[in-house]
Amino acid sequence: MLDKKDRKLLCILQQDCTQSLQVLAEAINLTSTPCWKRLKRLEDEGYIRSRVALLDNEKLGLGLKAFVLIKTQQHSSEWYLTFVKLTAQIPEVLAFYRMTGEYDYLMQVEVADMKSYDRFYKRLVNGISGLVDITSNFAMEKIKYTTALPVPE
Amino acid sequence: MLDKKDRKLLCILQQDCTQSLQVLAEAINLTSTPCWKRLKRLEDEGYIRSRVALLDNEKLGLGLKAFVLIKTQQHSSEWYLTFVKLTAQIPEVLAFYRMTGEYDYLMQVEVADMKSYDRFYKRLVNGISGLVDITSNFAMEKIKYTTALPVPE
DNA sequence: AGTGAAAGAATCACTTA
DNA sequence: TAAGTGATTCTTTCACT
Repeated sequence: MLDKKDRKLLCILQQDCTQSLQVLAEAINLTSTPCWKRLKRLEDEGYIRSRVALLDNEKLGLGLKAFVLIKTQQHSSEWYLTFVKLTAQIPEVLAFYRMTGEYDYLMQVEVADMKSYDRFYKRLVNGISGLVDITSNFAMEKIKYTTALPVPE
Repeated sequence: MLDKKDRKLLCILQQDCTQSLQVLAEAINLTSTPCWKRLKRLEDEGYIRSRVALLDNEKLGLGLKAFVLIKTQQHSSEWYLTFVKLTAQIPEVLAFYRMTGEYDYLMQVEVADMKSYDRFYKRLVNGISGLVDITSNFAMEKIKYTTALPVPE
């Protein structure tokens, strides 16, 4: 289980994982060695999955974020695996969930512009059969975005 | 602009930013100093926004992901600012977009379970007036999730 | 873009509470 | 069982080529 220092450490690392052990250790009132041991433990136990660089989408020319809602009539596991494999290969697909509610799937897609979205769309519909209804909604404004999960008490 | 080595570097760092300069440098056929200079440049120019730890939601007891679709009748900038401020303070809200389409806003929420979601929901509706229609859709299965943006050619 | 040196950080065996 | 000290090794950073 996690104690207060572990949770604080996780909160800090979710915001910025570049800080040195000394700085991290100070933040939780420890010296670097016990802090390092905690960090290793949090990694080994799987609390920390990875440390990654977050890039700027505008800088990369990715100005359009789409949420794609999908209905299907295909429900065989074979069809499903083909669908999963296809989307795993499309780098524009950042996230993909099977959903409750009216639509079966929700896909998050990041592209440069409408023209690129259209290319993605064609790749999707040509890549797999059985997609009955595809509704695309676009983000006009990003109000909040974080990868930091709420760390429970 | 970005050359091939820059793009490769960004791709690698989006997957794992813990590797040493030596390892990174080898991957793009350079020695550590020129690789380090590229990295600094990519940071200074804003391509790299941050480096963060990604945590495991299951490990943290966060088993429920919701996509909340919201319609409103309020469109004054004052109301909008209150709404933005409220959601910024709610750690369960990971992402929040103003949208095209039928609904005005889309919110991504991460909580432990339905009980927690209900608490979040009440906090939301009690925190702000003017939300006409709130539709909650839940992820049953995570098929794909990455923070790695597609790095253009 | 590369070399080599200096400064800084991570890692570990060992000690202490 | 958890924290701290100090030594060693590895990394980053920088002046210079």
